[in-house]
Amino acid sequence: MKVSREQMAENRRRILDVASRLFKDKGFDAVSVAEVMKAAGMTHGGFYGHFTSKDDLVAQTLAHALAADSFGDGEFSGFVRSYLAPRHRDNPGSGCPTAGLAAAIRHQTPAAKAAMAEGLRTQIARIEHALPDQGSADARRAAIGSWAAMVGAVILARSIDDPELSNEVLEQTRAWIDANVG
Amino acid sequence: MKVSREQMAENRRRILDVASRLFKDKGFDAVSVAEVMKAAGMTHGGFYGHFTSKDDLVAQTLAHALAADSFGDGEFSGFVRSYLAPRHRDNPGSGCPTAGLAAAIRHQTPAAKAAMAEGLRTQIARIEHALPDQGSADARRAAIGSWAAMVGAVILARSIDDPELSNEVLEQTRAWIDANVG
DNA sequence: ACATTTACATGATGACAATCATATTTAAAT
DNA sequence: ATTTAAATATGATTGTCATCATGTAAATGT
Repeated sequence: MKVSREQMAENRRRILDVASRLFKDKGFDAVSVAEVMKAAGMTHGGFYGHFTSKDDLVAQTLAHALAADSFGDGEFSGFVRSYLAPRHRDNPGSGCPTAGLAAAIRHQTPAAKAAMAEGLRTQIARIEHALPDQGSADARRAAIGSWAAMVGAVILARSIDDPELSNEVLEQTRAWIDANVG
Repeated sequence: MKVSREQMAENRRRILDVASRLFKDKGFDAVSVAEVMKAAGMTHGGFYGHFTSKDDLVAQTLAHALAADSFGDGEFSGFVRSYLAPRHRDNPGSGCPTAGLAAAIRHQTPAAKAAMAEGLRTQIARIEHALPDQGSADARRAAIGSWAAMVGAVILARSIDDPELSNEVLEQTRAWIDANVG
């Protein structure tokens, strides 16, 4: 059955939202096209009317998710605190797409890598802008270094079974960034 | 055909070595049991004499690879320089298993996560020991923070298609660590 | 209203992978 | 030497997935 133009646009948006959550939760490979479509309230058949392939969905989902990624209106140190928190570590599906997906992008198409590059540029600029000495060479260095540490810390914290060590990785990284930024 | 005891032990070692390289290069999901066995010079049938499942191979490969992971005899800053180098970024198969596999461990078995926890503990201790103020609370903080930054930087640098930005991520993270350690 | 387009559903198709069953060959044990 | 046990090979088996072919019904344009 055909659907109205708006309905189709909304369906497409829902597919991207749902795919973002599922990909972040389970990884690109562990999520089937049929699973995405079912979660979006449709069957798998209509998928290829919206996207040319699963690779296409991956690339568009990345662009979609990374565009929305941001840190509200708080200060930088508030952003760091919430980013390096157990709540974020324990909820990848609703969390940062960079922490959840960056490592897997290496095995994806050029379009996916291009979307990631654009998202990374934006994020570095955002952080740089939020730092006290914005515009200086030190600020760019601190933006890149602290963002790498944040992403790395969440990935490491999620990769282990030892809750104590996992918490320490988050907390020490937060303290290390706090001590060295600004 | 049966093989000698030593031959079998060597076969097992070769499977783990080859699996480590393939997993780091292509990811756990993209490497089949048959591919690992073929690369080790055998057919897929004998696999289950060495390991109970592919999950078992993943966990044992991680333990194997992380145990060997270390930074030679150089200084910490030399280790950082070679870790955050284009050569390392561009050769995941022969590179650090943490940078190559950490993010994927989230989707693996508890045994894999336990192997990663052990590897992470060891690596943090190694770095802490190599720092000038080893033993202090600051040294542990710096060890964890800089290791998170190194791992995150390599993952980010590998996830994008823009060589200039990728190089900058490596270089600025190196400078940021250099400026804040010791 | 009618014709046409099109978004989605249903149901193949073909490829590939993990695991297992059985056969073969040879190292060890006696 | 002969027997036994084990390591690997060969060849199913079973399930899953991406993609495609075709059907259907509703929306849009005339």
